[in-house]
Amino acid sequence: MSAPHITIGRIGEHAGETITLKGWLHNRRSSGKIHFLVVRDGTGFVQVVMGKNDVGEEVFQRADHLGQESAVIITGVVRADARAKGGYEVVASGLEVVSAAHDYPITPKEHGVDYLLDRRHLWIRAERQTAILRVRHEVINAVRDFFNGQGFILADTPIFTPAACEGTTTLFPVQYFEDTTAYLTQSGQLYNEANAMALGRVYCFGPTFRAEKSKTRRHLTEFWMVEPEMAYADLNDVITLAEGLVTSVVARVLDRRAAELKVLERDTSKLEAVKAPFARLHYDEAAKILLDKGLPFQIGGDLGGTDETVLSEQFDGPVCVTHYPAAIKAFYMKPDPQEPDKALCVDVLAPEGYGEIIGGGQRLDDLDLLLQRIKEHDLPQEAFEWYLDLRRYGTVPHGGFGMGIERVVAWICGLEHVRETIPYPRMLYRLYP
RNA sequence: UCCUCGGUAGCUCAAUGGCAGAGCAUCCGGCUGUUAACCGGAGGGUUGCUGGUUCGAGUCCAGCCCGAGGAGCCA
Repeated sequence: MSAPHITIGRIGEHAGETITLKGWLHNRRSSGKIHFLVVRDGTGFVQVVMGKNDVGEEVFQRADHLGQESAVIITGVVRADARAKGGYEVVASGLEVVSAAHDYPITPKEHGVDYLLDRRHLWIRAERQTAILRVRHEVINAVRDFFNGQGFILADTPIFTPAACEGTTTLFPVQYFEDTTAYLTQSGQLYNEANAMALGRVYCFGPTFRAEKSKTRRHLTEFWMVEPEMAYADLNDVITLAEGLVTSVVARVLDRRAAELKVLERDTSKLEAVKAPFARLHYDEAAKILLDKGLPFQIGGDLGGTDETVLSEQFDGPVCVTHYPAAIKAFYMKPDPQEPDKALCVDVLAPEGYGEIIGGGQRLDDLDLLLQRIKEHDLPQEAFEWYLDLRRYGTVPHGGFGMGIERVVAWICGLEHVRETIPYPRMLYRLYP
């Protein structure tokens, strides 16, 4: 067992060599005097061929009774073989059983969603799940590299917050020592604005919490959001930044995670079509399209899930919907001077019916108007004094957006539900494992 | 919170109101190129819970519990 340890992900670099694999038994087939052991090690899956004559009676018998997910160390020769799934297989000469497993609950056949989610800590070992989680990793790194490359400073915002940032959405309260209630953040937005006034261009990237009783394929109660914010920026700058981010992330995953997308059977032609600039739709234009299609859309209202799907189907790539009615948007959105009943905001809708992945816009930078909005929204002014200071001391046009990582990953991977895009999804009725 | 669908073997699912079934998994046996391998055999059941109708309920009725999809809201 002195052969060098290699990972399955790089097995192609070792054709003809005697190597060691450290992993787990994923599946086993047998044909009397030859076993086919599918082994995984976290970097990939490979078939190990074990002939009775090559390893001897004792090892051969032991392999015949190994349960799924037994931890094994295999020694053997890497061989290119057209019959192997990844192009390579390992001809075994040795087997060490590190830990024998029995009755692994997730068998190679079908399982229901509830059953799998109850065993999420094991489900993540599946080939599909590891592919998704690698794509998530790539998306997150692509996001960070994009902002870092554009001169943005990572400035994290608090997760314990004293009050609602937007005042509308439901928050998770937590007891903060004896007599104070704190809330888990639902957005780093307001702090981001302060950070932008200090550092120019900033972003925060962390978990966010929403106590909405939403029960759909696009919702988690705990999800990760990246939020950039720029000083001296208008709506156009915000849209350009969003386009740059989305195209850069998609291109990066296509470039570096082709193998994972193949496992997921993703139609990559749809992703290759994602190029800037994106189509732009004024809210009024969007409303016209929906009404022309005969949808029961209320002018002045927000877009529903079906509305978003219909709109995104009109275009190949993502769509930017701008100028929503100010009345249905958050208090910090800046009204358009050209049409004061509309906000300088943008929602980016992903293609193929994946819906909103980005929401943002230009912020209200006028002190008096902001005070008025806080009153209109029935928010306690004293809680926002620090935020109002940003308008008292050197206020400038500024803006930014938030992008939900899980929705982006679900879209890029072509998934039915966001619950598979994070190792341990938190949902309305799921807090375990 | 509302609407729709569902809950039967470890898993995925069948079963006109009339003997509780199959495939996979497990165990035993067979097979030197299998790809969710295949072939033969065995074990495995409080049909989500409570009550009702009936000679007889997995099946019909009522209430409850749990889950899924969707709506609203949002990223």
